[in-house]
Amino acid sequence: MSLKTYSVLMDTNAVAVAVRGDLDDPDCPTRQVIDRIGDKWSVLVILHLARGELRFTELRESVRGVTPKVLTRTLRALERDGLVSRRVYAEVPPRVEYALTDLGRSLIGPLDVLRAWAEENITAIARSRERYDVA
Amino acid sequence: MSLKTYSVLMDTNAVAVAVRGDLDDPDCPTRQVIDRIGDKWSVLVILHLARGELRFTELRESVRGVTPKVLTRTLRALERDGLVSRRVYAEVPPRVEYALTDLGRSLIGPLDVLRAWAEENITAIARSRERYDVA
DNA sequence: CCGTATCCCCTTAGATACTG
DNA sequence: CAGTATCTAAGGGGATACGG
Repeated sequence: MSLKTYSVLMDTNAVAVAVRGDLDDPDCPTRQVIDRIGDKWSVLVILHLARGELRFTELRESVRGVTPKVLTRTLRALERDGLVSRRVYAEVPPRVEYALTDLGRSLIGPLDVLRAWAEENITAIARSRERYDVA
Repeated sequence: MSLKTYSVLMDTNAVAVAVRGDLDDPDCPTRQVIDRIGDKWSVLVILHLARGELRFTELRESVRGVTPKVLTRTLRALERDGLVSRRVYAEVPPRVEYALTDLGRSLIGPLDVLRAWAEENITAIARSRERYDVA
């Protein structure tokens, strides 16, 4: 098991300086990535595949609520970006295994940072929403 | 200047175990957060405000391409979630200052982790897309 | 200056049915 | 089993104009 550490400068100006400049470019990497994984199912699929290979139907059942059409589109997009691999076995009935690539696995860490932040702060957000909505 | 470190277990199983369980809940924190900052402008606004307070028109000009209606909606949503504060000064002409709250500032780190991943891997993604599209 | 009000488009996604 | 086809609905986002 490997432990990876993300070190982030929290100084506001430092972050700002690091971040500025290309942000207004529509092709800036951050915007592209947010655009891609910001949809409804991509992150969910990635985190489910973090457990290991899954077949189409297994994914459809474990990622609850997704329809086959949308799941297919999500998987194709992830495959196109090189985050997910798709292996078809010439059998009857057909078998298709989906798995994270190395690139896909490298996203788990950053997503987990976001997940940790979300879990730590979701109650604060919820309380803020209540306060806002009554007013 | 403070330095904050994010330590993430990269072992696939460990991450998976940590992540599973509530993911299928539509109200799971991670899904809620992705839903909120996954739109087109929120992350951009947050990172611009990381530099410091900005007025409405300043934001509109620095976040290029956003229309006033959409910017307003984005800011209202961020304010509702407690990530951004809105201060109105009773002056003529009116002055409204937007700034990150403590909660909002605490998001900069995680977003910066994502930004770093994006910049490190965007070329790999682009190459993957080309390979996929010719085939 | 700081927004609202309209109108329109387009994408995303859900429901349902069907096929190699 | 692993998808595709078709239809529809919802809303996010853009353009433009106007108001306190």
